[in-house]
Amino acid sequence: MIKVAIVEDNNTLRNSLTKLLNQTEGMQCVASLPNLLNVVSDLRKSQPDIVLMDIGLPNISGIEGVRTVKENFDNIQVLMFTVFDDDEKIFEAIQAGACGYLLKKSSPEEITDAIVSLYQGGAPMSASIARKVIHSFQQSSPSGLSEYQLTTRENEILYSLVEGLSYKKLAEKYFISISTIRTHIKHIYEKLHVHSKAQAVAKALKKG
Amino acid sequence: MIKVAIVEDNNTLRNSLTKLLNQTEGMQCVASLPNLLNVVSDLRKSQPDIVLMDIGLPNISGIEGVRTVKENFDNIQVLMFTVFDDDEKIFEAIQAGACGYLLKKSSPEEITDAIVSLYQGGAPMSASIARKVIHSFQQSSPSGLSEYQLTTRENEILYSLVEGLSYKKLAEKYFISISTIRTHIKHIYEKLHVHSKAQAVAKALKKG
DNA sequence: AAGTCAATCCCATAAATGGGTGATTTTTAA
DNA sequence: TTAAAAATCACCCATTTATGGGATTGACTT
Repeated sequence: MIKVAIVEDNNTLRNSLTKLLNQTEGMQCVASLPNLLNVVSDLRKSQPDIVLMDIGLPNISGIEGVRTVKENFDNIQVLMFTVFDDDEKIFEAIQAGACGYLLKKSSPEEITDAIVSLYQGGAPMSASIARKVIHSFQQSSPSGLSEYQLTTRENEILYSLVEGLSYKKLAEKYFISISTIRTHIKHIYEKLHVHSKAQAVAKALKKG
Repeated sequence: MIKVAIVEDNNTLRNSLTKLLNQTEGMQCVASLPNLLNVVSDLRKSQPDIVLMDIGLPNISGIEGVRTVKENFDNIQVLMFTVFDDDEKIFEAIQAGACGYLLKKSSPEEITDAIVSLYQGGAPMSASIARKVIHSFQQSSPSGLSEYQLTTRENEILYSLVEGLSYKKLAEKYFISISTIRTHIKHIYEKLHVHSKAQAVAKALKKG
């Protein structure tokens, strides 16, 4: 039984959502709130698995709401509920801790599907949001490894060390002899000031 | 017209994919490669919009392939192509710059749909991968290493492995014999599904 | 033309590691 | 209170790694 809480200021919508959830098998609406005023104590009482949160709440926005929920409850997943496919807002909500979002124009089926998907570890969202998330996630630190001045070959090999390859596998991968692999790794160790594969891997991952 | 390049070692599959793409309206296969050997020059000639990349290529893996492509071509989007729904690998590929993935068992329609979706700015991927990306992006994945159920001792030792200590040093540090260290490490390997210190360190750092 | 550096290779040896099997004691959980 | 899990230790064997040395080729710089 998936326990869901709703935070939505529009009374009509909130009520029909509550009905929908309670009529759906395996689902139960354990709280139905018009705003975030007492959200922490309300959720503490009702102990939902999932909160369906309107993103455009008056006064305190749903994005703040996500933050509040996530700070106080580790195990509650938040699904944003919004009228517009507003990438910016949704993106912010996800940064704040939401795991997905749902358009208000969605059909009853889509709504319950999204809730189930979220409950099962998914992340219901549109393609464009997904791409946005992925991008901001990819553009990470400009390699702190470069300070060590590894050559191209050395960098390649260091990457592969992180993958856990042995000298033999490395040799096969790059079509060179184990001796050469050894030499390269010697140089890598010198440059990184380490003395084992494990240390090199650790340093490689901590930097770039 | 969406120009697609394919990198796939299985000849049969590669050929039928090529056919599929060429038979699909608005799509064209401009390169069909069995490996990554000359991928940079090949792609420079064919100038695809999208690369469909097998994740499990022999020798140089598709994950490296993504890195290579992304380093050399800003505007090419990479779609991973994989047999298994292997979260770890796919996640790595996305970190490396892929924008989505596709299962090999997908229907022709699903394949072309995913390509179109990618071309239009989407990010075709499964719910569980999406969630994983979101989590690592929220930088607060509470799960992390704990999913492996390491004991207190095993966790201590794993931390020290990351520091680069040898078995001998570990034994001295914890006032126990090297044999015991070995045993603990064996258990750690079993639980993490790895077979070397380097792999364990990599996994430890990638998770918690 | 001389020098540097990356990349390639080889030899040899000692230490460290990974895999397997088996055992005892203490702690924890059912 | 019994069973399971954790922590401890030992032995064997094959492979891998680390470390030391030395060497050649080609590309690029000066």
